[in-house]
Amino acid sequence: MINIKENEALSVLNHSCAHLMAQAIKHLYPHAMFWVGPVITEGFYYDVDLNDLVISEEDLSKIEKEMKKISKDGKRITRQELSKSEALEMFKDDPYKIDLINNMNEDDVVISAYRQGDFIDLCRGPHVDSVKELKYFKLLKVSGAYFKGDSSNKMLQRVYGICFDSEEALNEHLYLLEEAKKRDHKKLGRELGIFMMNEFGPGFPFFLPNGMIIKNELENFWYEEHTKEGYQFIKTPIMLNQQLWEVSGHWQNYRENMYTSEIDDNQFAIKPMNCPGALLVFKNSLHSYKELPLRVGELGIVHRHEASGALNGLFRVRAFTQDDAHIFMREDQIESEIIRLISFTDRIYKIFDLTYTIELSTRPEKKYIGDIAVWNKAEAILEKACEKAGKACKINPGDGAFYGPKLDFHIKDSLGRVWQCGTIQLDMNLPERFDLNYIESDGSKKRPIMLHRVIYGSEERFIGILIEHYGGAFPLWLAPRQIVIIPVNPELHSAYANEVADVLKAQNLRVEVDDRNEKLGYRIREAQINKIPVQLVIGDEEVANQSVNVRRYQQKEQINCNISDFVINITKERDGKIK
RNA sequence: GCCGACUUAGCUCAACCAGGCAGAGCAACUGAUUUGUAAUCAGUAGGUUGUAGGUUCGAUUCCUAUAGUCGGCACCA
Repeated sequence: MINIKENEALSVLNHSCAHLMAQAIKHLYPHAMFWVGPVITEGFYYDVDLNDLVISEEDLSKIEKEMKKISKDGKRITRQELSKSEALEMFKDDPYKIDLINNMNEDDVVISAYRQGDFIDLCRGPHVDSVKELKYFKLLKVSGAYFKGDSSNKMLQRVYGICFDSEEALNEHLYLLEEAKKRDHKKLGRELGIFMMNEFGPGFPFFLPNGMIIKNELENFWYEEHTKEGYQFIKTPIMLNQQLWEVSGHWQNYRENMYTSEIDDNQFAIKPMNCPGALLVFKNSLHSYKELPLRVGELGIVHRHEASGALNGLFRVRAFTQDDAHIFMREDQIESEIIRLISFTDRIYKIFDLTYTIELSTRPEKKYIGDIAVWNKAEAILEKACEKAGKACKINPGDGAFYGPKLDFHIKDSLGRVWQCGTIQLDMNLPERFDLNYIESDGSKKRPIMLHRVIYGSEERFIGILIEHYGGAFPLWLAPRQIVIIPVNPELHSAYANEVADVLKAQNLRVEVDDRNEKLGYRIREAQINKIPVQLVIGDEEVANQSVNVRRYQQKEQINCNISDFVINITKERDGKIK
């Protein structure tokens, strides 16, 4: 899908279209006042204050109509330069514009505004020459948006739209939006029996048998790969005493989002993170400098009371499994460990054919703990590690956690949305709070460096992303239903079909025989709808030759294959995790 | 949490605007058909219209509340 923001010509077009929309809204709602109307990846929006009046989706066509009318009228868009006092005078009745003008950079002695017919708005520009050029647009949705993005402020109405330079491009975009809807993991999750939601547990997904196969495959793969990387594994309790959360600081910071329960007069909390458990495990025994780095993994289920409006299928849930690990190490091991982690993460994402970008989030301006010198050093190490691992990394200033800087891995899903999955976080807080020590070579006690990291992030969300990424057509190793055998005539060919099934089941392949009394075409269609990657058709010819006729999902041609060759190829595909 | 929309059979949707017997396709089930690469035919069953109130002779339809879902906003240790 096209990124409007990255295309200069389309950016200008969309920005001008935002003004055109504002003009149309002003015509229809004369009391409307406007905040800002920027270009975004998928078009533009404008924040409007209509004072209790509501624009609903149904009104969008009305606004579009007015926009077309203005566009046809073909007024020129002209730039006008104003001094601050002129600007304040011109917009004296509009508190939003006054706010904008007063907050403008001191250097901006000249304030520019753009006029088109009866509409004028403050704007840096540039714009297209005439509203005539704005022809191929579509208003997409309306929503509320807080003034200045602050939830304590008034809520304005945000109207979204998109504009192109040709009708074909617009139609193409709208078509892609429709196509993307078909991949929605909520839709496919239901159709393919992967997961369900129920109103008795909002935000708490139920995994269905097919979903459990995917989840288990992901976990098995995770354990295998982490074992190769020298990880050990633990499982810590779901629920722990409140005092522990006070030590970790979660009670003070996230109490509102934690689920609690009283047990024998003591307050307990369900874990929102796995780290305190891992720290208790570390403290359970003495550690020598020789054991470090100690890599401790845990597929841990955490619960967080997310705001009701934030819930979204598997993408945002209230209970999820983190593929967590905590690494305890000496200071001299940080860089090599992080380089190792970056390439490890890269290796995992490559298996899924997922593209990603890395961001380095640095020390927050105010809310941080520890020494600035230590922060600077830690940030430099992370950046250098990225460089040495050969990965570009974008700096995200001030976006680090209060306890340390982090590297975030951002994965792009099929709708172009970006999800932070992997993260590598240095923690300068918890080792101190929990008084962690290891014994140095000279016998002295030393504080280890601690690192949190995840690769999938949340298994639930990762599965959601994979469903959309593959459009439900999983590679063989992940496919809940791998092979269906279809005897042409169930009465004549079922015996041989079952024989073949037994051979494949012996290889731990997930096989089923569809011997229902339905036409072959019907059963093929069912297999296709269920996105079963391998369909084996068996009839007289196959029985005679002791072969199978292999039909693949999304591949019309079939090939004939003897059974032993088929077994070799198919297990190779599965075990190689070939796409 | 905030703004808006939505909620009818397992699924996708109709009837709602303007109150008057809740309907279709797919799926399910039964029977016939014995099948060569995306839908064989016929029949049967399936509903307290999310929930709780209200208005009305009468509510799927109008009103109120509430829950859930979706699209955004805010949040995301």
